[in-house]
Amino acid sequence: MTAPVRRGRPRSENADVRILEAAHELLVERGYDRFAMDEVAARAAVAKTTLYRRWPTKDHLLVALVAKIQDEVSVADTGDIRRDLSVYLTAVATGLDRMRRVGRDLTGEEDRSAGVVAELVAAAARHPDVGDVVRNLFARRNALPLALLDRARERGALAPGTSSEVLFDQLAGALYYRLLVTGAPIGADYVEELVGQVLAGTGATRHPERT
Amino acid sequence: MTAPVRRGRPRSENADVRILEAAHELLVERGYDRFAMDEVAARAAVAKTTLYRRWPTKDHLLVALVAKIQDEVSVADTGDIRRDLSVYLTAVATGLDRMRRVGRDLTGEEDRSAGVVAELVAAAARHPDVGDVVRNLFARRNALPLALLDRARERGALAPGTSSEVLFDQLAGALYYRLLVTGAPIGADYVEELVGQVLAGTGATRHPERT
Amino acid sequence: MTAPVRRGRPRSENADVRILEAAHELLVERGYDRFAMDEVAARAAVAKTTLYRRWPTKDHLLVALVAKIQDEVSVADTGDIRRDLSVYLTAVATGLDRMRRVGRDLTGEEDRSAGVVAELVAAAARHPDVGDVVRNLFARRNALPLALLDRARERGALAPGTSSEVLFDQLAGALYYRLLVTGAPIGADYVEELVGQVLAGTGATRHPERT
Amino acid sequence: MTAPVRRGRPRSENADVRILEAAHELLVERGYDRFAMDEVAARAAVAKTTLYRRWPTKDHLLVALVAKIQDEVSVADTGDIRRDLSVYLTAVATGLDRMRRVGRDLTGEEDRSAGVVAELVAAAARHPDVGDVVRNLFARRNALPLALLDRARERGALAPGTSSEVLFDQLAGALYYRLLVTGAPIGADYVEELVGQVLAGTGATRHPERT
DNA sequence: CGATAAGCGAGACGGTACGTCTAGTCTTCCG
DNA sequence: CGGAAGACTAGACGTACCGTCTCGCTTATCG
Repeated sequence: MTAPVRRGRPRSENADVRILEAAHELLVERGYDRFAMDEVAARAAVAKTTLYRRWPTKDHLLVALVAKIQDEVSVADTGDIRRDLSVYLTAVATGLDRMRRVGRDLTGEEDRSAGVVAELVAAAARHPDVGDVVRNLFARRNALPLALLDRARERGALAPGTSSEVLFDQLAGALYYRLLVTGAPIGADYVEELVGQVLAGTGATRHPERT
Repeated sequence: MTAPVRRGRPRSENADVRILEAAHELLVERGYDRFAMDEVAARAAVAKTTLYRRWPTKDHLLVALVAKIQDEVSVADTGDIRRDLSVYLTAVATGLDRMRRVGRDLTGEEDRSAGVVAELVAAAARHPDVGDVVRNLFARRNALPLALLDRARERGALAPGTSSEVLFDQLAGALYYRLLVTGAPIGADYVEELVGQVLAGTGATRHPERT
Repeated sequence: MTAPVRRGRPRSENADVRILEAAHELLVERGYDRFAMDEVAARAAVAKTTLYRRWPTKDHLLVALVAKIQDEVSVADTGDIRRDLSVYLTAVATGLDRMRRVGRDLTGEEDRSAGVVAELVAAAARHPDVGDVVRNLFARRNALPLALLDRARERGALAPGTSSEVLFDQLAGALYYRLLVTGAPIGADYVEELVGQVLAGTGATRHPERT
Repeated sequence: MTAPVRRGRPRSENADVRILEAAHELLVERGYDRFAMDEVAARAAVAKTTLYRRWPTKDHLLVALVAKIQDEVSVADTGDIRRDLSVYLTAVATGLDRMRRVGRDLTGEEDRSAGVVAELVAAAARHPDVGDVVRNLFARRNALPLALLDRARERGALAPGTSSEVLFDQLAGALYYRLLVTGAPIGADYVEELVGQVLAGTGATRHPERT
């Protein structure tokens, strides 16, 4: 296995940085649809060629950008599965809400639309490879909470037959469903109620077990 | 309360029909993104103004179209809440999958993307008023299954503290989450498992109560 | 030959007036090209049908309008052909300049373009019948100055072989040429010089003959 | 004085040629008003953007086109000013008549309208910058005959006080006036009479001076 | 050290849809 | 039948963006 010999002028890392910064700025300012590649190039002081050498499509660039800027949601395992899930989901909900606001000036709650998240979902639907990226992204992102659920089941905090995947779908799905489809609000109390109801039948005690 | 006096030439219902038919046809043939207003007009033998008088935007037209063509999913109330939900959700999943395939030639399972559904969600995110339409649509659509859950709780098949809304979010959310985000398959067995796990903690007996 | 029997509701003369007023207003405000029939109808509180029942075309309406609003240029016959022509042509030039300014906000002399006159000429070129109207209009309008020239020739103030038509073409033509084509200014001094030079070879004395 | 550094992809000269050819063809076929930018693009196998990058408006394109295709009218200086002018003006009249016929199928003399020329004049009236182009065009075009007149005056064939500009206005003006306004015919005899009458008072002898 | 390869900035290009505008016609109901 | 209202057909317009291409130039590594 030989080292991949690089010839010619190497790609400017500086360009990458400037592009992503410009793109980020522009996405925040304008939102997904009024985001224009021409303007990213102009702002980053970069040729469009340079953009397209890196990302074959506006959708690709934006997915990459979002993948980069979305914060790692940390998962704490305190042994209290109910609390851990609440904390985790609240963090996710907060992140989604921040995404939702990107590119629009929302003062009140008047606009309940899903914003960038919805556009990314559509982008994933348009290009199979973007879809792959998104799915990978979520697979990685969800690995931690899934492991958390697995450990809870192992120590008996969840009923043995419970599927972590399905359980997680119930939780995350509810959030995304509200965000993308019904537009219903996702407050702290909703998360609480959701977690409570989901855990109700899984053998989780109302008060945390001690390890 | 005076009758709303209509003046001028009334809108041609014929045009509405022809437009929606043409749009439907075109959506199925091409999918959301390669769907062109010009061609709808041409196929419907209608001027573009007539289109835009009715729907201010391609997105508006398409949402209206989908709202119209999506079939009523019927809800049966047999008294067996588990089975009723399974049947209902399976029907929903089938409908979603049909939507997903619209406008693309999917032979195998190679493409796991969400298709039209994702685009509609994005359209709803782009225009506040389209968002309203979509949310109304789902509110109406979900009224029946929510009532089903309410009745189940009343007759003791669900724990008294259970929220129908939250429960429904868990169920529908899981489906949409898989469709739009993770791309995981949504088969009959998945629905079965999902319903089982959701109902597990709600006091639903494994075998149906008789009324 | 029976009288033409009129049946049904007679045409509203009121409408004619209101339409022409609205059209005039709009023409002055906007100029020929941004003049829209819809808006005339709206301002005149008249149906478009009513407009088109009277004038088959925007061009027809506007030509009729201009024919109506353009002031009669009076022709005085003092016996001093040179002065009479100067006075007449100055009046024409003033009228043309007012037309030129219609529909634009000209503060300085920056814009030398021909405005409405040019558009009317184009309108006449587009529809044969509009052309006829325009030509008739000018035939009537030019009858008086032509008669003036005829009388001058008869009394010996112009050389016998001089053609009034050609002479008039030289005079009026110069004005329109400057207005429509070269954009050169048409001041009082220009008119003076023009008349002087045109009359130079026709036997007109520099000082007026007495009758 | 540094060389003007050219950056980016140069404009395709080929495109220019193809566009102008297509436009010419289309203008001849259809005339000014049924001339469509979309079709020019299609025929030239060029994107509409390419059109609009060069000419911001249909009017701009057409004026440029006409400026290009209108043939240089040559000016001979034989020493016989009367004949030289007749020849020149006859050529101009012929050119105008050809323009007048562009885009319409004129068999007889039924249609006396000015056609393309009128439309160009109107275009010049609509956009100040188009007006500039047209005026420049005529300034250049008229330089030669004006010089001819100047030389004639210098050698005494015209009275010393005669203004070449005014004289030329009389001649050219008469032609354009007939073409654009009165629609009167412009035959060889008319030109002859016009030139004769214009030169009558300027000291031009009926038979040419020898140099 | 020169050849070769690739990256880069600039900006034109093909393609394509969008939504707008205006003209002139048609349809309805009311006087 | 005239009129008001307003929908309708027709079709061009100019704009916006995407993603590609073509220049001339720069920056690397290879031979």
